[in-house]
Amino acid sequence: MTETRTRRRGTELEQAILDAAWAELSEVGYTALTIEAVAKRAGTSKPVIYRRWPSRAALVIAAWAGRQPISTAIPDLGSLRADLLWLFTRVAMRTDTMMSQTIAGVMSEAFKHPEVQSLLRERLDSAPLTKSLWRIIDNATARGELEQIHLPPRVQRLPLDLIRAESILCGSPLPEETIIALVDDVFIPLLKGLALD
Amino acid sequence: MTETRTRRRGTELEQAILDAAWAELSEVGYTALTIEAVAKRAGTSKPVIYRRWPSRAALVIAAWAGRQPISTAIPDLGSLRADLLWLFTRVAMRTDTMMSQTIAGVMSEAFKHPEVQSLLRERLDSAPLTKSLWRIIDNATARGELEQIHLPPRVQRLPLDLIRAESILCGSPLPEETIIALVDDVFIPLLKGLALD
DNA sequence: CGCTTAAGAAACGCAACGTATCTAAGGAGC
DNA sequence: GCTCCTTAGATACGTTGCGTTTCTTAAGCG
Repeated sequence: MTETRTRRRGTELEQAILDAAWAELSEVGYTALTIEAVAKRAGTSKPVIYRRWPSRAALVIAAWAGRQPISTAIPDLGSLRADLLWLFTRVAMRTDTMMSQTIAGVMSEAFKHPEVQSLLRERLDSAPLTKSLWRIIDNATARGELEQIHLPPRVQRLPLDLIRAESILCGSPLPEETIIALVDDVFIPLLKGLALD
Repeated sequence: MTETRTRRRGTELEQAILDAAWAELSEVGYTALTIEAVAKRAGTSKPVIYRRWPSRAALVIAAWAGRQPISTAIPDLGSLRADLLWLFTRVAMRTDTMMSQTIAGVMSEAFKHPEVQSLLRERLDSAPLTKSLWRIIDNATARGELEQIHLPPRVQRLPLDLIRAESILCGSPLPEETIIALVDDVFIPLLKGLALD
């Protein structure tokens, strides 16, 4: 047992901590994640972490960043409904239990550490999804299923907002009926309504 | 200082604890609420509380129950849009910072104490709101603003879901523009879309 | 009046918090 | 290569709140 472990610095150390935080998050979830456990797993100590991030929430958000590769690839399944179901399902799968727990936990902590609120909002940004949504709607328009419509920002965010709310409140994974209801009872009627103007 | 304080039991004691919990919640918020503080405020002790509720979340939900008197009174402001804005605004006002914090906190804790999840869902039930919504839509239909439509459950819940998600994520009170966007960009188009069938 | 139940007080061990202190390692400059 | 300065990493600290245990004695019921 040689204690000759080289002492890390800067980016290397930071990345090791973020990796450890992510691993802890995946294994025990946000609620049970402790700074001490992250430090131990990263082979470092609490002060090193506290020097970099002011709170558990901030650390977790930092670890979260860049962990969810976003594919913008969108299929054309032949109908607006099928494409939307595909999109909603994909979003729902990404918002798994661990993520729901993290979001709820960070939201809750944001009242104590206001600085994380904007970080969280950034992390929940709907922009990547928006592109997919446009694509799906363009395809539907090309097919003649929809009139040309303009999507207000609020509507662009809606799929993410709906699924997130449902996942956090009711637990993941969402049953298929829920996703179907969101598409058939809410989103498609909304699109048809927007197409009227 | 006679120590002759009568020792309470049953319902009287229980109510005193719930009152204390509600007072603590209002004063320090969910995040900072501790069982010990509630016990102290209620003039009792921790075990007495733990004998009744298994967790902070369960206690808070119990204290919350019945605290929000629901008025079903609905104005007729002469237009669907005005009525909806009134409704959304009222809902948003009820979902103040303290409530958002509580909801987020309980959601977060629900991953540790699954039994509170159903309690929370119950507490967030949209039924009271639904009645108001029907009334508003009936009025709009009578005015000729809308076709007769059937509202799927998912749509009935939507106003509450949208406002809650926004309040928790972005903080209360919601700016007026947000409420206007929810009504003009989402809910009214959705109703028009539903009216097509 | 005597018995049962449970309120309330006190203390427990535990876990994690966030901080302070110290040492020695690693780069930077001369 | 030697010195200096930063800071990693170890350790220990006091604090807080948890959830539980133990004990007493008041309250209510017969």
